[in-house]
This record gives sequence, structure tokens and C-alpha cells, in this order.
Amino acid sequence: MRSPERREQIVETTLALVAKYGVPGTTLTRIASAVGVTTPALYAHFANRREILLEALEVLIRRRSTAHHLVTEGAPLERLREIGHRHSELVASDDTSVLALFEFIAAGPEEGLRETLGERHLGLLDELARIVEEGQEDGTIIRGLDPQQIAWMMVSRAWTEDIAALMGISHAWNQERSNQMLELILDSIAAPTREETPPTE
Amino acid sequence: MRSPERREQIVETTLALVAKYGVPGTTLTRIASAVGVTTPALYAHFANRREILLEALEVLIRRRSTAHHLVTEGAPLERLREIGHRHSELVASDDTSVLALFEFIAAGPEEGLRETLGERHLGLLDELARIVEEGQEDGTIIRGLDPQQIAWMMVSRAWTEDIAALMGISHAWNQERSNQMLELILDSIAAPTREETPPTE
Amino acid sequence: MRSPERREQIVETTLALVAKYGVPGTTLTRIASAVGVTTPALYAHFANRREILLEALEVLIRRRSTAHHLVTEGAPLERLREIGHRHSELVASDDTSVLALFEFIAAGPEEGLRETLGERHLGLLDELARIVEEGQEDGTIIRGLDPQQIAWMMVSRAWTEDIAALMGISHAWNQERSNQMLELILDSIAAPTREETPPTE
Amino acid sequence: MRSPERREQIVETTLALVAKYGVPGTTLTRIASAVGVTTPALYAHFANRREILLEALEVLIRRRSTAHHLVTEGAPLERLREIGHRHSELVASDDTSVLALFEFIAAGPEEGLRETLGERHLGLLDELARIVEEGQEDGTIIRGLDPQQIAWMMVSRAWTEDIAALMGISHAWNQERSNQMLELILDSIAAPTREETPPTE
DNA sequence: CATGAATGAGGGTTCATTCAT
DNA sequence: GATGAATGAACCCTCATTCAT
Repeated sequence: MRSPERREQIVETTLALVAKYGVPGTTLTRIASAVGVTTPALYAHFANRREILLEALEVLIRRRSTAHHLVTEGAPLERLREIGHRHSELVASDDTSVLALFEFIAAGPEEGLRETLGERHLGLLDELARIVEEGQEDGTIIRGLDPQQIAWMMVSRAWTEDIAALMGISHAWNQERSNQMLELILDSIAAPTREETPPTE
Repeated sequence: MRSPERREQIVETTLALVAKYGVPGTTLTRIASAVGVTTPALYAHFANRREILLEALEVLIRRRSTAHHLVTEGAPLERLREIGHRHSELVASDDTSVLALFEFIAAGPEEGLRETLGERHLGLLDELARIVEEGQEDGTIIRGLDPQQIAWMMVSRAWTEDIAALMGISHAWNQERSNQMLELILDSIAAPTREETPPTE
Repeated sequence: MRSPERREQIVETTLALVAKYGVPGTTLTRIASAVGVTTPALYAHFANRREILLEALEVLIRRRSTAHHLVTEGAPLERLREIGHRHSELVASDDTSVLALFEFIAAGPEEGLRETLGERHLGLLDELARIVEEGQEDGTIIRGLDPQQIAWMMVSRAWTEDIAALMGISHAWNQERSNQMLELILDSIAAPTREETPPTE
Repeated sequence: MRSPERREQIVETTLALVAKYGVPGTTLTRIASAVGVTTPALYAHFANRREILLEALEVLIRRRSTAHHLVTEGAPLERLREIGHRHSELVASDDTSVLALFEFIAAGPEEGLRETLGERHLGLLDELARIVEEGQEDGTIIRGLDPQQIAWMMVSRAWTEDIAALMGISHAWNQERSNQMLELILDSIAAPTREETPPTE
């Protein structure tokens, strides 16, 4: 197998294993045997275990970022809502890869992945903040609000969803609750429209 | 050293190590050497590593629960605000033990601690929900709202604070931002008072 | 509890454990917890683990020796037969203590019990040989035979029974087969009687 | 070193150690250091300690079975005698591997090797019984006897020889005694020939 | 007579990694 | 690009034993 394909295969396999066993449980032995090669073979494509995990993390971040950019239709407020909904659906579905992103925190400080994860998350926040700014520019979102603040609250909701799933208490923090939180956030930033607040003559 | 003290010492040491190295990095060797005994000595007080971690987790939960109950003054709304503030201060301080609670998710699914953590968290949620209910009973919090929903959002904010600290991006999600989110939540549930909504002439 | 009773209790417990787990599996922890005391308490009655096992072995040998002496009725040949039968019945029964004697070989050379076991077994052989000699003196057993040889064959049969039981193949070497071997041995040593070999006149 | 050779070397070393230290005393550390590798290296060739021991046991059984099949000359009765003699010589020699087979009972019930040993022993018994049957077919062994019974008695004699050696009392159960037992068994099954039993006029 | 606390030695096993092939 | 063989470090855990109390 060609190098690029093999690399991708290794990363994909790693993601699946991370979602299933967590980062500490994603050993080279497991990766290798799932890929169908021997352990040392992995070293032909990556310098060490950490590099594999980092690349997997990168892919995950890129994927979530793409998810943000894929939502292009509608007003900024609508797009934020859509992004929120899609996340909820992913978590609810069997696609564990969403949770995998969160598992990387689970690596523990020793793996040295948290810092990278932090940086990347800031990037994701920026993307959300950018949408908020668009809304402020076209007047659909209240000006004067801090876009970063909004972005953080969106992320906060998403994380809660993830964590609840990881802890196995999704029954208590279900999609409906998550939705309500989303609406609270969006309501608090939506600029008043003519229809909603008729001029008090 | 007598057993009860030793047990406590082991647990306390474990908590410190979990905060520093994460759960996977909290090995028996590290615990023992930090306590100042040999590894097998730990087995005189706990059946195995898992039991030590579980007890540490229990202590952590109990501690946070106590933090809830310690806030007894003021109206329910005020107490929720106070609980929120205290959490922020803890995270901001060097007392890493708050984060330790979160590290237990980091153990990975294989350690079998997540389920326990989930159950205990539901308990913490109930405590917060109870305060909300009190507010609803005395009319300071809007009736008709789901107390669990409010509790979850409070927890959501706290988790975000934790995660940001774990990822080393507390500079971006600082105490001020956290506060703003808290106020958003509390504002949304506060029952309108005479002063706030002057009678429309 | 008084020392002598405690000693006996420890030894009895040890025998039961040896029968169940084998000598290597009979740890001090197991003995102590079965007796209902702590491990160091055993050292108040025995110098070390080896001493406990040795005493247990001694008891076992004494018990088998007693079994030989209990059979006092009938001609020597009959007594040998009876001894053989009783052994078969013991093995067939659930009284695992017979097998325990054999487990001591299982201790491995490192436990240093085999030599003791060997010596004691020579004693048991002598007892059987003595019965043979009696028979030779009163003319019911062929003179000129080596009593030790007969004793060994008796023991050989008994051991085979034990080993088959230990290996879990008693279904193949059952009581009937064991009996047939016993009869072969006894037949070969029985002195011809008048009735059996009538004069060919 | 290549895997097949290494495997064989490990097994051979294990056999020597089992003969010397017994099964419980045959630790991975000992095996590894005797082989000249580190402990984890053994795991490249066997799944775990038990697999090593099982393979060693298998080799031992195969070897004894081969010993049976190597004796092909002479009448069945003669072959049984020869097999018996060879066993005696092996035990008398310094080739401790014969005893190793017996050490596997010594593993104690916990190692889970006894059952395997039992099964394999039944196979060995069948081989001996087969020879007896041949003798019955060509008329040199009394018909009507149960071949399995004879096989068991042959094995019984061999085991006794082994055990005596293990216990260090070979001086009491020496080759001569063992021989006498063998002759007793063979005599009891030999079919009468013309020469031996002259026709009664 | 017994305990509670601790130890040193060693058990089997897994891990990430290296290197010659 | 991949393998097979091996390593060193570390893992959790159990053992028999000691000693102050």
C-alpha cells in the first residue's frame, strides 16, 4: 500500500480506537493489529505514537471546522442554530467520532496533547465568533455584544452534550434540553426586529 | 501510622497526583512514593488501584456537594450566583483539586470510572435543581421552568471553566466571561420584580 | 483460643486447602483467612509456612498409617485386601484428604517436602511388608517372596488410583479396575491351600 | 534467532527447568535467563506462561508416545517388556525429562494443566492397549482379558518408578523390583504355549 | 495470643521503541 | 514499505515474613 493511503488508514483507525477505548487505551499494538500490519510498520509513516495521535486530532478538528463552513445558507443566527442542531444529531447518532475529539482531553496531561487541543479549539471559537460578527454587521445580532462570549457559550453547550454522552447520562441531558439551552443563547443575542417589537408610538 | 489517617493520606495524595498527571498517570508507584511507603503497603488499605481512585472520586464529589450546601445565606437566586462565583475562584486559584474531578473522565473508558462519575454528577445536578425549586416556591424564580434544565446550564458553565483550564486556554475563557454566562442564565430565570418592571402608565 | 487447639485448627484448615488448591496454592493468606485470623498470627504457632505444611503432611501420614492398623481382623491376606478396598473407597468418596497426601509431591522440589514424604512413605511400606511377613509366618502367603516387593505393588496400585483421580480420569481407572489389580497381586502371593489344589491321585 | 528454533529452545529449556525446579518453580524469569533473552521476549513466541508449559507438556507426551512406537520388533509381549525396560533405564539415567512429565501434576490444580495431562495420558494408555490387542489377535496373549486393564497396570508400574525417583527413594524401589512387577504383569497375561504346559498324558 | 502496618523480593504482563533484515 | 526479534521500563499485584504494639 502506498504511503499516503496507509497514513490515512492509520489515522482513521486511530480515530475509531480513540472513540472506543479512549486515548490511553489506544495503544500501538491495537492500532497496528486493527490496520493489519505489525507495530514497527507504523514507524515507517509516523515518528512515534504521539505523532499519530496528533494527526488524528488534527483531522478531527478539521472535520468539525468543515462542519461549520458547510452551513452557508440562511442568516447568521440561523446558521448558528443549524450548527448547534447538527452537533446534537451527531452526538445522538452512533458516530462516535464527535466524542473522540473530547477523548483527547482524556489523554491526561502527560500525553502532551491538551495544549494542541487548546490552540485548535481557539480556532474553532474564532470561526463561530466570525459568524456572530456577520450577524452584527447585517444587524440581525445585537451590536455591542462580545462575539467571543457568544462563541464560548455555543461551545459550552456542545461540550456539555459531549461530556454527558461520555459519562453515559445522555438520558438526563437529552437533545431537548440541549436545544433549550441553544435557544436561550440565541434569543439573548437576536436583535429586535420590527415585527417582534412594534414601535411604541 | 494508623489506618484511617493513612487511608486519608493516600486519597489526598492521589487527588494531588490526579490533578497533576491525570488518572492514567496516577500510578501506584507514584502514589506510594509520594505517600512515603512502598507499593504493596497500599494494599493494606485498599483492595486495588481502582478502589483508591474510586474513593478519591467520591471525596471529590462529596467536596463539591459540600460546597453547594455551605452556601445557605440569601435568596435561592443569590445562592446560585454565589455557588457559581466560588467555583470560578477555585478554578482560578491554584487548588487544582477542582480539576481533578474532571480528570476522571480522562481515565478513558477502560478504567470504568466514568459510569460512577456520571451517577454522582446526576446527584450534584439534583442539588442545584433543588435550589431552583426553592426559588420557584418563594416566587423569586419564574415558575414553569424546568429546574433540571437550569441546573444543567449551571453545570455546563462550570464544566466549560474546567475544560478551558485543563486545555490551558483560561486566558480566553476568563473569569469575566464565565461571569457573563452565569448572569445570562440567572437573568433568564429571575422572576420580574416591581422595581424592575415599572407599571406602564 | 488455646494454642494446641489453634495449632490443630491451622493444620486441619491447611489440609483442606491443600486438597483444594494444591500445595503451591496453599498460601498463608488463604490459611489465615480460612482459620479466621490474620497472617502474622500463624507465626505464633509455627515458625514458618514450611513447618505448617510439614505438620500437615505428618498428620496425613499418621492418618494413613492408622488406617493400616485399624484393620486387625482376618488373615494377613484378608487384611491386605481390606486395606486396599478401604483406600479405593476413600478415593471414590468426596474425602479429598487422601489426595492431599499426594498433593505434597506436587509441591515441587523447592518446597523441600518431597524428601520428608519419601521417608514417611518408606515407613508405610514397612507396615504393609510386616503384614506380608505375618502371612508368610503362618503359611498363608508364599514364603520366599520379598515382602517389600509386595508392599510396593500394593502402594503402586494405590498411587495409580490417586493420580487418576487427580488428573480427572477416574472414569477410566475406576474401582473395578483397581480391584482387579489388587486381586492379581494377592493371587500371586497366596499360598496354595489343600482345598484349592486337591491331590492328583 | 529465528522463531521456530527459538520456540523449540524455549520449550526445551522449560522442560529442563521443570525437571529441576518443578512447574511452580519454572518462572518466566528463569526461562528467559536460561534461554538468554529478556522476559518480554518470550511473549514474541508464546501468548503467556501457560502456553509455554502446555507446549512443553505436549512435547513430553509426544516423546513418550514415540518411545512406544519405536519398539516395533518382536512379539507384542516382548514389545511390552521392552517398553517397560526402556522406561526403567530412562528413570535410572540422568535424563530427568521423564520425570518432568510427572511434574506437571505437581503444578497444582490452579495451573489448569492436569486436565490436559489426563487427556493425553488416556492416549498413551490406548497405545499400550493396542499392543495388547495385537497379542490377543495372534494368540500370544490370553484372550478375554481387558486390554485397558493391562495398559493401566503397565502405566501404574511406570508411575511408581517415577514417583519413587521424585521422592528420592529409588534405592528402595530399584530397577530390580520394578522388573519383578513387570514380569508379574506379563506372566499373568501370557498365553500358555505347548512347551510351557506339556500335554497331560 | 493476636493485630495492623509495612517490607523486599518477585510474580506475569504490556508498552513504546529499535534494529537488522 | 514491512517484518520478526528483541529490549528496557514500567505496570499492577501477591507472597512470606517482620516488628512494634
